[in-house]
Amino acid sequence: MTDQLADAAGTTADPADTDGRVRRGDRTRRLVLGRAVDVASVDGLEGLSIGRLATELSMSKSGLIAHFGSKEQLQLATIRAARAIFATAVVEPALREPPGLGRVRALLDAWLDYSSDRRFPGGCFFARATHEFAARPGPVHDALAAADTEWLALIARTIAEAQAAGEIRADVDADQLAFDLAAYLDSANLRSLLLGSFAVYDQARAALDRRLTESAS
Amino acid sequence: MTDQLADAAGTTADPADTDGRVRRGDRTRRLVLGRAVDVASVDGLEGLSIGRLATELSMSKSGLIAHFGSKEQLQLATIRAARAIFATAVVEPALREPPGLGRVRALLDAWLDYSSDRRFPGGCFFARATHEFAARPGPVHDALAAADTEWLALIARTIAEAQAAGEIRADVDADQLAFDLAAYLDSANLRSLLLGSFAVYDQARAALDRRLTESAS
DNA sequence: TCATAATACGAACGATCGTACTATTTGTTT
DNA sequence: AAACAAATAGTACGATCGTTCGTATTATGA
Repeated sequence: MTDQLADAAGTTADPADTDGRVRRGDRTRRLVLGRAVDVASVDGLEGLSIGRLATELSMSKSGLIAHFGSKEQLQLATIRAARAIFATAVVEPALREPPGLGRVRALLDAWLDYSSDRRFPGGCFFARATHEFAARPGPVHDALAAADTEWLALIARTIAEAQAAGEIRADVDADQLAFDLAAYLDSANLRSLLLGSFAVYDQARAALDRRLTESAS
Repeated sequence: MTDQLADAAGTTADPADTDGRVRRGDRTRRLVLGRAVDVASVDGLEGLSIGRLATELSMSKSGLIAHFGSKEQLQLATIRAARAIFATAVVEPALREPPGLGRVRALLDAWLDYSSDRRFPGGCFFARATHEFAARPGPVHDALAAADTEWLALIARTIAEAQAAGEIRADVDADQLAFDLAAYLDSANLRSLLLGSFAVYDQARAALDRRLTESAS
């Protein structure tokens, strides 16, 4: 929680490890992954080349890739790092709200901020990477598909909480509602980048608001 | 109209040209672009490499790229080719319906078929390419942004026709409704590819139907 | 101080990238 | 048949790709 990229690097969560050598390695891993997520959000996980990353960070290719083993492992670590950032930027703030409609709204608002504030320079990291690997098999695809499934499940679960709290009608299909809401978010993210405008976020907010209002008890 | 890829290749629409040399060139251009859109729908417009394309088509790199001049020009031609395919698969069938709510539904249904039938092996070509270049400047970005803007404008115009026909309420914001509907389509396309399932198209249909029903007069 | 272990570097590898330049083949025209 | 034009092929270039190997640097232990 203190550092989003700690366990994304694959360390065994050993904060009290006083070995300065592995601490140096962890520091480098976090440095690399911090740049990697930004690069990948713009140029994709394939555009994330080792040589480019090494040049930008003023280090050697071999020294960089030694931390990950292969490019595919670097891509998987980058996804884990992006998940950690997403969790702190979107999920955790929402979970600080009490369960109910307020938490649903907090989750969606946090996502819109995460996208429009360009927490990643290329907009939502997952929108970029997921489309890149949607039609390609392999471990990277699977990791992204799992992340997407978890994200939609989180929305649906938050909706179900609001139903349990009596703030969303019981006859609403939580999965369907989650699908609709996520669709608005993704569409706004894409078209804001595409047009260089932020007005589309207002359209997303209007869509979210209407859909939630008509679902409220 | 007879051949979707004819003018996408950049020819000046000279069908009666009896010169067998340029006819051969046009045939090759269409062959190349037909493969290019399929490859790009899976691996993106950057993954579209000249060498790979040449190998798959059993021709030389130099002979292939001579038709386009540069990779960026090939990418732009590929976008034009994809637009032509999209027009015949989605737009033209819908425009054969009389203006009104029926045409709106026909347009959306045609899009869902275009996506779920995998008219491109990687799902919607534009979903893939647009996310790839959303955060990158240049002519390719601009061409994709223009295509997206035209697509949303077409939906909005079709909605406005239905309003003029008295089948959609006059107080409905056509641009907002178009945004919502397009969001459902894109979301279904992505998540169907990601999960390898087609059930998500039913969610999209449910979302489209609800949104249109509540907007109907 | 000296062996040990982890991290980082430098150089080179074969492969592929996009592009340019020069033939060669194929079809047209006179 | 000869001159011409368009399409295609062949070859090579410099750059970058991911990866591997040997070595140097840095920090930790005995």
